[in-house]
Amino acid sequence: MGSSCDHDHAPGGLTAVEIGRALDLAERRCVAGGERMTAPRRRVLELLLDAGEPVKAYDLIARFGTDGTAAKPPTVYRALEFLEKQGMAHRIASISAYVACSMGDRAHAAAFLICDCCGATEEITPPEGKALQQAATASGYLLERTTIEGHGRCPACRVAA
Amino acid sequence: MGSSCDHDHAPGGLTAVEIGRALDLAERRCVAGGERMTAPRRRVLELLLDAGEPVKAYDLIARFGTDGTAAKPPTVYRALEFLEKQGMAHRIASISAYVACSMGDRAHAAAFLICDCCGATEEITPPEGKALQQAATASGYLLERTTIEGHGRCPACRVAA
DNA sequence: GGCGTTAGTGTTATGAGATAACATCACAGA
DNA sequence: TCTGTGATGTTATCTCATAACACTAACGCC
Repeated sequence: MGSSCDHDHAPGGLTAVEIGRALDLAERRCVAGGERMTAPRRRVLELLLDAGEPVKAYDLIARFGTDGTAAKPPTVYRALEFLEKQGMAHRIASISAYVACSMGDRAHAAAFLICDCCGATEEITPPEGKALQQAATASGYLLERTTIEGHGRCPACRVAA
Repeated sequence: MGSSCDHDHAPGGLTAVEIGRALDLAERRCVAGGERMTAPRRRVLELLLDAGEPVKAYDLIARFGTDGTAAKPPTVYRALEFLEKQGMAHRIASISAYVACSMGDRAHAAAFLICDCCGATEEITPPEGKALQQAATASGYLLERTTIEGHGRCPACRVAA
């Protein structure tokens, strides 16, 4: 995702060293959990980490090959599904995009603040783990997963726009 | 949307009389706000009210014509956009579906409990109007709209499954 | 080591969701 | 009546996601 506004933004991604470390950590977590960090999974996670912001699935597909060739859609969607299940990536439903998890722990509920101006996101701990759960209980629902996304303007874009 | 499980569910929609009343009320609200409740807008709202549960856009497109003919996609998407702006319908991002608003008031933030078993939804007042707003403020974000959706099982499906 | 089982990948094709662009129409106000 | 604005009709296209099936790699077991 990129900017849709006219002012400058800081680049989002991690350094190559940080990405390498994150990939190694992810791999160790997979092994520890009896899962396999295969080449396509690793590659998709690498692309997400490198972007440092939400990325559209078809952008991942286009960037997949290190030689500039694209992947086939199922390759990337399957990797995303796996990464989501491991809690290493998240889908942001309101913009149909995917982002690397910025929290350390395993599969967990996530929530996001999304800047509609520059596309930056911030992953936060779901502030209503409690409130939404209470509302569900009050209505008799058994809650299994949540989608919590706040749209607006990030600090930089509030000032710049 | 329909059931994806194997037990029975109660039908969701309103009676014809209730739908008529809701449409008239919507029309009056439009006029009062200087907006026009045109035929396609009214028809889409009618379909949403009749369904009483989230409906996919292409289901609305298919059901649009009273004689069984389909609409063109932009016809329905434009009507949905209008209804959303008026607060008369909502998009549920996590399932790409649309639902008639069950609250009386004008444009407002909404949140949903969604049953993954039978497709039923319950619109609730966003329980984190506060919590999410606080998290946004803490991160320096200016919040403009929210997507809050809880998935799980409704009371009926908890028992039945 | 050989063998079967299972998870993962590659590939083709297609289904599902949404919008751009432009022509035409309807209505309110000057 | 003229004119501008908002709404609709229509065509085409774009984006997002998955079904189905063949093939391959890894793991456990004897």
